[in-house]
Amino acid sequence: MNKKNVIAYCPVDYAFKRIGGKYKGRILWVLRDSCMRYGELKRAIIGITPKMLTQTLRELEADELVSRKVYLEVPPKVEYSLTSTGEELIPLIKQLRSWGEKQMSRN
Amino acid sequence: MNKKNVIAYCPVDYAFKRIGGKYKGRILWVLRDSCMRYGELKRAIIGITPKMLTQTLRELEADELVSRKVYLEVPPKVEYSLTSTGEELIPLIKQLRSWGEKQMSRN
DNA sequence: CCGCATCCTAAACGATACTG
DNA sequence: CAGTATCGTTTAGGATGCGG
Repeated sequence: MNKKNVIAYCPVDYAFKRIGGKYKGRILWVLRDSCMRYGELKRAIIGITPKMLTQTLRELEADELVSRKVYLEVPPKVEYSLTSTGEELIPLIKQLRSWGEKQMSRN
Repeated sequence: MNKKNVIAYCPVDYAFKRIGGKYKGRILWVLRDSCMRYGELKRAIIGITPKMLTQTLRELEADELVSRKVYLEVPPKVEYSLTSTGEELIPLIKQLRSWGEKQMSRN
């Protein structure tokens, strides 16, 4: 657990710190029903730079929402998947999506 | 609707843009079952400065999650309450809170 | 293939003082 | 009471190039 937790006195804030940020929601969502390799994620999350992808994945990993499995092969292979804690968020993200979709179509 | 919507191609991002930020979740939450005056909100959201409170309320208002009612009295009185769209978010925030609480007690 | 290092910009947030 | 105004700090995010 990182430093942010210490000051996250409020559960709402705590949750937002963990799944907020520009790409975390999208990454968790695309990982919802299968693991993915780094390159697959890079293609799936349109517009993300390698730096941000790595950085975001590291944060998700530190928060134990995503796990990282390295295969010692050449060429390298790394797979990312949701942890059980991460999976608990999927229904929640699903609802967020529904709400978002509904709002977006209000025009 | 503001400019952010245009680039929010993804519903997850769209939702996060609307309820993310340091205080939005907390403000929506404290407004869940009654309207509140500016000063009440200021006391309820510990640590917020008047600048951030006003700024955040204006954004929530622009996104039609909160409505602002001004009473033309002396001294001034302004009441904030959830709109129906804002109310739709409450069950979602409730779940976020539950998840957050559960995670926070994992230590 | 899967990153890391460096530098940089922009946006969010904060401190403080003041006002109709 | 319910805000504004100004300025400063901090952090998130982006561009680009290199490396095992």
